[in-house]
Amino acid sequence: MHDLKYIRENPQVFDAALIRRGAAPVAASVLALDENRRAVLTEMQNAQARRNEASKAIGAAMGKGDIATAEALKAEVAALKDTLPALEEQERAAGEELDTLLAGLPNLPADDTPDGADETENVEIARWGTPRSFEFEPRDHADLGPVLGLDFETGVAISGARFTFMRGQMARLNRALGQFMLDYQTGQRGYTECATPYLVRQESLFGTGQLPKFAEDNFQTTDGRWLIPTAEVSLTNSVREQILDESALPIRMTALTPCFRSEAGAAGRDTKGLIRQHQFEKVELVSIVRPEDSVAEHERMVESAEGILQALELPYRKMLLCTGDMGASARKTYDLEVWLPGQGLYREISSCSNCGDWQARRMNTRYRAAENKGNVFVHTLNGSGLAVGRTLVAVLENHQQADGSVTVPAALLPYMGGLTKLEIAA
RNA sequence: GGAGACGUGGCCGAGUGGUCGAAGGCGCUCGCCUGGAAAGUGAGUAUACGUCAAAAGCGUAUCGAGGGUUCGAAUCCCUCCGUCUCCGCCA
Repeated sequence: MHDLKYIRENPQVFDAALIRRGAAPVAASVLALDENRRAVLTEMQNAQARRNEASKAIGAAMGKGDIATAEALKAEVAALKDTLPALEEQERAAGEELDTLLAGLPNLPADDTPDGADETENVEIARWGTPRSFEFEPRDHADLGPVLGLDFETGVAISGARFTFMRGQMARLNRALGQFMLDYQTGQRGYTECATPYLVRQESLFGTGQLPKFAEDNFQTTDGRWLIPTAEVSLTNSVREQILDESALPIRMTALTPCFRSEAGAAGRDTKGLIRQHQFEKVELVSIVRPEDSVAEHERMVESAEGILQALELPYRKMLLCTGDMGASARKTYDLEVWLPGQGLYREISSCSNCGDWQARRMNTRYRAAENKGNVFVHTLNGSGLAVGRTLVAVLENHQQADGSVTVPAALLPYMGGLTKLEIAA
């Protein structure tokens, strides 16, 4: 959500920023709706003021026992009944029209977010690690996984496409990854472990920006709740409608949760393997910070995600997303792309975004600032640290051996119950 | 799922149709008092929006949320959300 005052004062800057994102300019229509609403509002408030004034006078007259005056005033106020409800309805409609327009607008890109139309214009910032040179032809995880416990067929049989069933050592590796990530983020990076609901109200999905525009990407339950597409929703909304104490900031939270996505717009894409599922696990990182701290917090968050990839000895590159490839809630986003030797490409495994105050305004989350004494909207950030399913893919492909087994990276050994490699059952 | 009670400011808590944005207390802020502190004492202490160049001021809204009754609603009615108690069920 955007600050109306800002749009009023900087309409051309606002539109320019939207255009950078590939969105249509709207300042003119916003201002027209706003002006109309304020005109109606003033008129309505004047009518209300007259009514309140007269009603008070009625009370005073009644108190003095002056029935005649009271009755005369009553008749006068009764006349307002013809106009006031209509004005109130006009005001409500005008406000709704404006809110609907504002609620659908994406965040404005940060100044240092590069312009671009799509993912081909993202900017590579750094690379870490050297892709391993194989003395054999490295295989895709979808090829080497099935004999190690990655059971795509059973997933399809019980749930349909984009669901996978894991068994034995593979399920164990999946669990180990989640546990390791959670331990790292809480133990090394200062995030507080949280266990959150997976079903949330519509308001929560609105708060983080999935609604109203992206309803079709999510699953809704029969009682009207929604399955979280990421723990970003439950973690970020944990501070919704609150005025926080400045001393409580920064708040750093993490959670390992399943994530549910309808993948409505992705028909036919990534149908093979574990890359794009309706349900997957992810360790999410969320920070709630003062506005002046969000840029530094963003860098810190990416480092927290990178720590996992480094510990698992997975080569990756750090990308700065261009305006056209960024999610609606973000001002600036870094993606980490892990090297997948079986597919011969870098693939997104983490996305870390600074949302500025865009989500905070939608959730009405502020903090009491000691200095300027007012209530100020917080900044929110979220990032994956990391997506467990895709990390599993990366471990399988990067640590595969010629005989089809997979070596467990050292960092995961404490979580594997003595297992040092995934082997094909004899 | 059945029955009942309840939801007031940062917190506690009064208020059952009229000058109530709301008594009182706690907390907090700034003074006074003190060598310093405590105690005592005085004043202040919600948010959003509109109006204004801005501030002050003025206005409007907000007593869980939304609707309704009324000239007027924290107070009466309806719906929803939430909390608590008892029973039932359940991991």
